Amino acid sequence: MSEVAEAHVTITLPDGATRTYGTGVTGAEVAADISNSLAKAALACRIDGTLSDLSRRIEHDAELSIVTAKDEAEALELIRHDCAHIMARAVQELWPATKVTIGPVIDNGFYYDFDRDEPFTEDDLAAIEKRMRQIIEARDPVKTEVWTRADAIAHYEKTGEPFKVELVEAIPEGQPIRMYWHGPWQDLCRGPHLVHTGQVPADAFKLMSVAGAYWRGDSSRKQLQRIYGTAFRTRKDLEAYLHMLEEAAKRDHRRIGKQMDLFHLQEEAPGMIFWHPNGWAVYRALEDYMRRRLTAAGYKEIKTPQVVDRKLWEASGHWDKYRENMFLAYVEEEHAKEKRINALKPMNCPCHVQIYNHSLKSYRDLPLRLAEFGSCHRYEPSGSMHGLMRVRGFTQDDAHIFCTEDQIEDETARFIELLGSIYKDLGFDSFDIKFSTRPEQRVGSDEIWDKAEAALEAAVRKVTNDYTVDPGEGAFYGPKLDFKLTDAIGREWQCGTFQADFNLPERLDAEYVDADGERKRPVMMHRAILGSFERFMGIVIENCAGRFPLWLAPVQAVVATIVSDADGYAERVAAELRAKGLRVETDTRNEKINYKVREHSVAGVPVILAVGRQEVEGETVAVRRLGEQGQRVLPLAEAAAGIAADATPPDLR
RNA sequence: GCUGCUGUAGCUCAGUGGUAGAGCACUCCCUUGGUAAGGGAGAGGUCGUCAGUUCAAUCCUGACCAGCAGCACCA
Repeated sequence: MSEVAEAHVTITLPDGATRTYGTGVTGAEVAADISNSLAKAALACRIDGTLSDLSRRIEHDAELSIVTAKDEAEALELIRHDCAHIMARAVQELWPATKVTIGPVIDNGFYYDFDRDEPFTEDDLAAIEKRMRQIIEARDPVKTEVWTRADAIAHYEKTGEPFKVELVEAIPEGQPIRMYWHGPWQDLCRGPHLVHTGQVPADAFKLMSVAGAYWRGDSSRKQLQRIYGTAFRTRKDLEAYLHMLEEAAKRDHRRIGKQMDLFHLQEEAPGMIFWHPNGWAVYRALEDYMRRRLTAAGYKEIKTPQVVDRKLWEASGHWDKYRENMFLAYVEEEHAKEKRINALKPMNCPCHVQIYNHSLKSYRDLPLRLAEFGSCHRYEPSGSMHGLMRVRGFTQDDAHIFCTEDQIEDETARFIELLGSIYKDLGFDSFDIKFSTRPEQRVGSDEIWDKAEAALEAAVRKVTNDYTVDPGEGAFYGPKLDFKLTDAIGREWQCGTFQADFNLPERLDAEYVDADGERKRPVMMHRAILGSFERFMGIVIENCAGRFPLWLAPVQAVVATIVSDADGYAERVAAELRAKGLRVETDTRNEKINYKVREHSVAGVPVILAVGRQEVEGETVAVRRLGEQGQRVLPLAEAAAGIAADATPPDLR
């Protein structure tokens, strides 16, 4: 039996057909057996579901499918992976002293990290691309060999590739050590790879940028030079991708922030936002909206100090862990016996517990939902700042829900519902949920963790079964849910969070008197929906590309005069609209209406009201909506009512 | 924080070892024009900061600051 089975393997193809071959048959041979055209188109194969080289020998009965360029995901992965190797080969051929490390496929492309004394320049990238094209045109075969650990280490010691030696040493016992050959160039890699270099489309790859990256992602280790590139199946796909990048750059909130005069940053306050009237108008519209939603959802708004003595941060545990990232505030107190050290609050929770603790709480007070638009400061590393997205001074839509363990599930469900409704109002229709469970290092009994995790998960399940679980990724103080929304161009942003905390109530001694008269610890739920207002503003700006919905637009309408005789009337029109709560400007400049319409349209003003002699005489306005052709002449009162109705925030409609 | 790059008018950018230029914006004048740029004139800069080299530095060198890209970090 076993002797016969060793001689033959049964290959099951995707359509269910089976074929029998000699043991050790390769995917390439099977493809060739099926048809010449398939053999030519074949890039790789799947053996029992695992993506493999076509040259991999099949030793057992297996399901086999041949991967071609039609299999988009697999083809992209293979092309990019080989492209990374071809790039590394090109680099080593151009600069033989360069040491190679790793070169994986990532979202939208690939990279390869090199160790080279000289920095790579933009010109170098062009030279590397040229060399890569030559390698592709050579159609060099890709071969694979399995080496012993000792041979691999000896080889890399001989060729002076210390990073590769380290990689080989890190490969677990029992795993094959594969060497790939792209023509004469050889690299350690787990594969799989294409059949020959010519399968990478010579006109559909591009090297994008150079950047520093630490060896093995460890900032205490050597910094390498990383070259990023991307590759696609066709030139057209590459061009579409490059076009998408341009579109993303156009909606960069830093650029739009300047164009629309929303905010600025300057040297004297790195990471802190100077909000201009336009930007602040949007911010306030958003804040007002959030305030109404939170109030309606049973939250009580509070405000806590920004400068707080270090004693509180010591008690909360932040001083030990995050002191380096806190802004400290000293005061020149000549007569003080003891110098006080204060910190600008990096988060709101300890202050919220102070308010909770200020009076004795009963179980009847729970759940108590305390909300604050909490202005926080964190000394973020200098290289991490990014426009509005990562700042040192920010405002959270923060709240803490003090509740009993039994209330966790209900509070979670309420929160998810609120969050979904708010995201929808703000123009984000879908979001993903991630559930993070207990880590190794944690506080709280397993019993409480069981209960909290079950409550969070049950609440999520009420809303959707579509969530991912991240085992062990919870905070040390409790399990959490993270919420990621998707923007107009498909990018994901993690904004919302909902975290159970068993630790802080303990540390800061929060209690309530239960029905049985016993004093007990409440659970504290940290939660945010927008995260930080600053960052969320950035996301909103990029999501709408500066064309805000009417209710959020910084300037909702401009009254533009056609002749200067209408200046007085324009002021009356503006006053009428302002009386309805609208943000309105007048444009009485000595310019033609064409000029004014163009300028305000480009600036993204949603409504332009043109007034000339006819409008003055008829008490009308010519209403032009952004994105629409032409205009409608309406009586002033009717136009004002219509615009005001359309500008109503979504929760008040 | 690390590596690389960048810093010139309000904005976008050009430029030079002998103290600077364009377009847009701004101001004024002409024009009162009916829905995406009318014409003319003018004003505006300590060339990121501080040192150094040089007869002379916005330009070369160094340090620092800030920004950009990526990495690392993100309670």
